Amino acid sequence: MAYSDNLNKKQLEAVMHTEGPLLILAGAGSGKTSTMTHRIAYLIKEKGVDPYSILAVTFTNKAAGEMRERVEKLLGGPDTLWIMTFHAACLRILRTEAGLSRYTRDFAVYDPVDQKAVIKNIIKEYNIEEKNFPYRMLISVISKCKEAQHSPEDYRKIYEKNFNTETIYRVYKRYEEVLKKNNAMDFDDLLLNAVRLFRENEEVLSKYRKRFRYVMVDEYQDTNRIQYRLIKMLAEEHKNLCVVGDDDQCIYQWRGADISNILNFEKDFPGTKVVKLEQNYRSTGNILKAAYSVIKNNTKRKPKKLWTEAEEGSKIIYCRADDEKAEAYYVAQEIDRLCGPGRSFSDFAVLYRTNVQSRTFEEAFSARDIPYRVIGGTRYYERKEIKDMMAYMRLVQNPDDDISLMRIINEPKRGVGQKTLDKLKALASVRGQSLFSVLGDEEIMDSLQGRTGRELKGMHDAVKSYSIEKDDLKISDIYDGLLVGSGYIKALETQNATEADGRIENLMEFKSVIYDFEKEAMGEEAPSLTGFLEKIALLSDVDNHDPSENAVVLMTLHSAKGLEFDFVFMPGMEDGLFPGWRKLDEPDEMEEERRLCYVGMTRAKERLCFTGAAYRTMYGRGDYTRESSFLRELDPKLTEGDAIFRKREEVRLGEKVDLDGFSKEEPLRPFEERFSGSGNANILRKAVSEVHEKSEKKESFIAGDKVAHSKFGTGLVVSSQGKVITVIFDKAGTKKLAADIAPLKKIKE
DNA sequence: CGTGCCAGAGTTTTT
DNA sequence: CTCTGGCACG
Repeated sequence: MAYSDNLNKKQLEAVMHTEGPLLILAGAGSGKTSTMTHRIAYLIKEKGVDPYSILAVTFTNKAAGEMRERVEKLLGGPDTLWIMTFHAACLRILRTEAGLSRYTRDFAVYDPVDQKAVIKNIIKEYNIEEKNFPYRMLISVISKCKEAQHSPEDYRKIYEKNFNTETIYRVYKRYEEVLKKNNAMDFDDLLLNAVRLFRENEEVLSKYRKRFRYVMVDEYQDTNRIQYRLIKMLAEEHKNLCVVGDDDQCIYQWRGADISNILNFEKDFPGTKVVKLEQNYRSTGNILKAAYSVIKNNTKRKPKKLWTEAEEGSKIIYCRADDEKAEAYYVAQEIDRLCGPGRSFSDFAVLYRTNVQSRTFEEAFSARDIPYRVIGGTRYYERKEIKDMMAYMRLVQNPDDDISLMRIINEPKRGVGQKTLDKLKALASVRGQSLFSVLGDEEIMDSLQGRTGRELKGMHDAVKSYSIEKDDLKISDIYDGLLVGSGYIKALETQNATEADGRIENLMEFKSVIYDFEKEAMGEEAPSLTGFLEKIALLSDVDNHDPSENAVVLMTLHSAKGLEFDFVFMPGMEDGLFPGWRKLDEPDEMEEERRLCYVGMTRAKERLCFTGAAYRTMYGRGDYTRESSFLRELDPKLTEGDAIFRKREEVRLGEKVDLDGFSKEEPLRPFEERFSGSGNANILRKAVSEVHEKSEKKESFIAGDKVAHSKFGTGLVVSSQGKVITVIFDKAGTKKLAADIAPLKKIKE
């Protein structure tokens, strides 16, 4: 049979075991994805299982995308089976079954930034001392509660002896109210409400149980309690549950991942078949042995050991540099040296413990003209301008979303401060209506200061029109219209600062994200605003990583899970940094750090290089450091001797650039020039003027005009009453449109 | 209401 | 060091 060609015996065993619970303990680089995709293909092609009854859940969009791609390759075409993240799957179920919940079908998804806004508002509302109750703590408590399925009342009951319980209870309770009122769910709610839905509706649960007769879970070691519940509910009846994971790679315990899910799987599901995949196809022998010499120090792990047919390969390199600058410089130099013919910069990765470490590497790489890409840190979709425009779009989607409105009510500046906001809030609360509806009240707006009232009215009208027309407009047209109608782009253009230029650039880049979405979604149903917003909400930065880009990848060890690189550098190998100082005397936490180290090491295919700084400046303070405990656990036979303790002078040997020359400031040049270097200027300027153009054509239409609509094609105007015109389209039928915002052009003959 | 200055804090973060 | 939030001033 064809499947055996590419699979080893163990993998095949896993593929062919289709009925009953199956636990695949898949070590790093053991062909886990291959096994899963072949298993799906086997179910469909050999066992005649309907793709409709298979559910495969992953943690990242990237993993889901990869799996889908490979399954489609095996099946020879796209299919409709569910391969998606936990959150996306829950979202889809919740939207489908929206009738049964307290949310309407187009509920919004709040990301951590929105969560923060909600919490901050509550803190203000209740006059809570933020010193005693930092918003981070509140968010994390609420999240933990949701994972444990504890309602605010449950929480109060469980922790009633703690002196701060009452306050947290009130915040949690209010938080839930606010979200519900704004028809929004946070990430945890997606899972929680799906479980709730199943628990409260026997028929719905039974429907999905019958449907998903085969359930597969990737990265099972990182599932939390609620995810476990969900999976268990779905698989309880038919028990065709296949989970894949590696307890050695559980690195999200701090975020609620429950390692006992994988450790107790066999107990949870009696009759489980266990398959261990221990042959590694990624790394050299030395890298594997080194990784093992570290991970074996963990006490709470299932015994297993990776092996490979590959050769020993080069030894693990270790370089302890004088300071962090020298460290980064050493790495840059090594990359330059190793990146010869037939190599791409994308074969190299720098995997650090904390995001702050990226800076020194960025400087060193710039100085040497090494192209690089930083993944993570402040994420693209969390940038202020993107979030602002997202808030506008969410408002179009749901004008009663107070949180989104509060975000942009004074963005761009409209002269709305705390006072005005309080006033509007009070009015909204008296009327029992949303903030947005207050903005629609002529009288109230007129009572405000001239500019403020006028501008708020303008913003309100723009959002309102788009909200009414949203189903008949392309997302990109809504976006362009909002950029202009809100005054956002204008405000940035008049600012004329470097920072504003960068923002404009990001906003234009975001447009291409919208275009991509429209193109992608074309094939399926019409690309809806709801669909777009939810896709962005569930997207992360790692998804943005393009492996074909010729650039060194810089990211945290956490983000690197699931990826692989020919050459891996792990800097900052010092006690206090990695492992972090809080972990050093907590055995459990040390084990998680050790797993993180293991994950990093096993990303490397050919060469692995640790570095550290003998003296590190962090947060403006310098200190001498001690080598990481993990380095001491490394089998010394596997490390290369002569590279240890390289001094700054040695690093400098034969180099033209001096170490202090890293941060040569680029002189500021005017906007156009700065972008012409990379060829962006014209594209950017064109994009911005396009945005304006679209909204400037305030043509008037009369009956008899031939028109072209960007979504409905050509048509004939049959009536025109004020703003509203009626058009009969050749293909799309009769539509009523708002003349001032509909993407209409008159066709002259 | 907006800006500018100072104090304080600063792992990791699949969704 | 570098970002954020609170507060005082114009």
